[in-house]
Amino acid sequence: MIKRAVTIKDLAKKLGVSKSTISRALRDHPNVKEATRVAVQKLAKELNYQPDRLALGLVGHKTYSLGLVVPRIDFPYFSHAVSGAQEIASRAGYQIIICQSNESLETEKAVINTLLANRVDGLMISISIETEEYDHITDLQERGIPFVLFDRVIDCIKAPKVVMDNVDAAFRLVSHLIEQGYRRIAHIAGPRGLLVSEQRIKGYEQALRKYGLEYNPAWVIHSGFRVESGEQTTKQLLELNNRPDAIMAVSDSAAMGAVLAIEDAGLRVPDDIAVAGFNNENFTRFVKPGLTTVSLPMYELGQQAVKMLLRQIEHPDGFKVPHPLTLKSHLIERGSTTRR
Amino acid sequence: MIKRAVTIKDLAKKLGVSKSTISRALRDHPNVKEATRVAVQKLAKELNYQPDRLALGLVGHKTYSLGLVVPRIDFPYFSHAVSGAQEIASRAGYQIIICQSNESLETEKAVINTLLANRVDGLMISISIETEEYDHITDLQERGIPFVLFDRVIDCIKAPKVVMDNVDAAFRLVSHLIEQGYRRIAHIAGPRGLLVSEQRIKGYEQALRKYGLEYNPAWVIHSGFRVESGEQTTKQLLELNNRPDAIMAVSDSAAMGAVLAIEDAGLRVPDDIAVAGFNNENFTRFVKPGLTTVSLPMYELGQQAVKMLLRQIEHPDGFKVPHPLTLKSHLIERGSTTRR
DNA sequence: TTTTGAATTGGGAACGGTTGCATAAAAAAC
DNA sequence: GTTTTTTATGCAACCGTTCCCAATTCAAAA
Repeated sequence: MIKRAVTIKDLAKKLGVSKSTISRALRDHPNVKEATRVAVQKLAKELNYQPDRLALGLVGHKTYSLGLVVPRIDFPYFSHAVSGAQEIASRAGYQIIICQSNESLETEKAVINTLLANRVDGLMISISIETEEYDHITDLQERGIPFVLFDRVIDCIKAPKVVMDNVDAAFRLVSHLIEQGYRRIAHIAGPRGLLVSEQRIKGYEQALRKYGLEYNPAWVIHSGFRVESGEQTTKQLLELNNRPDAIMAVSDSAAMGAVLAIEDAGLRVPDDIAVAGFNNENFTRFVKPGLTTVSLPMYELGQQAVKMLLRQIEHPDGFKVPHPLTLKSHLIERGSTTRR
Repeated sequence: MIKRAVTIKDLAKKLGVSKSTISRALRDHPNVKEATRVAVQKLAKELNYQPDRLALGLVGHKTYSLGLVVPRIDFPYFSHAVSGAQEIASRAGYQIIICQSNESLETEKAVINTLLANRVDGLMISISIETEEYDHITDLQERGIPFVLFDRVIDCIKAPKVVMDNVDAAFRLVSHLIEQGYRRIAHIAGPRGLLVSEQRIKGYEQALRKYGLEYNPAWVIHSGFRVESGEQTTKQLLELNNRPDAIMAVSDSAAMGAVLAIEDAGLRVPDDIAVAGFNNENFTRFVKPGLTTVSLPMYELGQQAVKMLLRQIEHPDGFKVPHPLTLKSHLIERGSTTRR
């Protein structure tokens, strides 16, 4: 059925030499006669010979492929990282096998196993929300498998990591709100247990402390990244006797949910309540008022993760776990937090 | 360095039997003693044995991996398709290797070659904008390699395809505009040469014809999918003496660009000019007025593409190229096209 | 006991490459 | 014209599997 791809054997038969000679001629080994080499390479080109990467991997113990695990690729947040990773990888002659954990620990473990069975040269992992025990990750360390954690990382294990400056980003965002005159600042936080959530809460606290404002636990509510989460949580906040006058949401979508809930309650953004989010999603510049947000360089994060992984793969001897690489985010001030 | 993964040989040595026996025991071949089978499977589980997929692929001529080529994965449009494809594939025991052509024909050819060198069992391809000659695709056919074209397909070659009902979607969208009382309808079309662009223009024409409106070539301008494209093209349209009173853009982003340009010119949507787009991107429901759009089931499109490919791979005998599968889109009417 | 057949198991080729080592051929040195 | 060296090639093993075929075991039948 399938016209079998041309192999080294076919070339050998056609030229009447052994497959070793072909192999050597193709890789420019010094011990082949000029004439032979030229003939082989010409024929190879003619027949469109491509070495079989399976065979190559089997014998060479290297597949030039990297495994990438993200919760979902259809979150723009991650798809940018994936895209950045791909760029660097393919430029370095590696390809990437992308898997989704679907935010499930079970699936995360499964896809990591599949990737290893495919003999990837290394792994890049952004853990799922469910991932609260890390045996499958520490396993990798014990087995000496090169890997990098990125964005959604695990705080308590020492491993190569590339992350966002979440603490700092939240700190700057809250500082901005305070400087705009807002004092009763609430936070729609991310899911409980996720490091990102904790870090943004930490930055939020630090900013309050710096400006001498008190931390009100009732104003920090763990929720989710989605519009609905933001909408619902905001409704709760609006019912407090001591209503906040600003909301920092863990994502732009949640922030958008907050805006919808606020307007639904007959209040106005930013006059009654300011709103800000994270990610600089495309809609933030289209809505009115424009949504203040933090731009996170996810594309670059993907790129850096691959670079860190390749360093590990290509110089395994003497590789030392580097300090986590923290990428700087960028505050984008828009109308939703600007007192008129 | 890397603690070598446990192989069938290791199991054989440990149990004092031959590797053939191990292999058979693991795949529940009838010709193994119950006791042996149990012992082997127990040990395999203990040592966390995973068959090496490279070796499997090499001998079995089947890798259970599919190649997927899209212009970009960080376009939400495609990332949903990719996600849908992944779901079905992994449910069927296949994995997907995703590559981006970056809208370059050169790269498209290159990644297809890489995927073949990796011995994928089949390919799913959404062609790049640049792809105007199809030798690399017809090659696949000649070599008997299973593949499916999806979304961005090639009209003139007979191959398995999964597509959107672009003609019909545009037809319904324009009909809707006409029914809302708009008569001078312009179209910010997609890049020239792309089938999607042609199809949407066709649907646009059909709707005009049905309602007895004349087709004005000056109102159909080839442009791009991005906000800037829409913005710039709209500026051109606004300068015409015979200004349109409605704009159908090829994408929501371009539509958003149109809205920005219109408002920038001191005009109002939808009173002066109506605007509609395609894709049902998240911001369309957040902006004011809400943007009328067409929801395209890209997730399902990815799913169907895999299903069609797997049918081909798993029953190669007697496989006949099916009619292109056309998925139904769904019109979402919002404020941007509703005369008040 | 033998014979016989079925149930198990082992050996080895194959998949498509790479590579060390032996060998043949050609060139250089004597 | 030998011997030695260099250069070019082939052979065979290996990577981790599967699978065909031959060999062994074992119990039941003769």
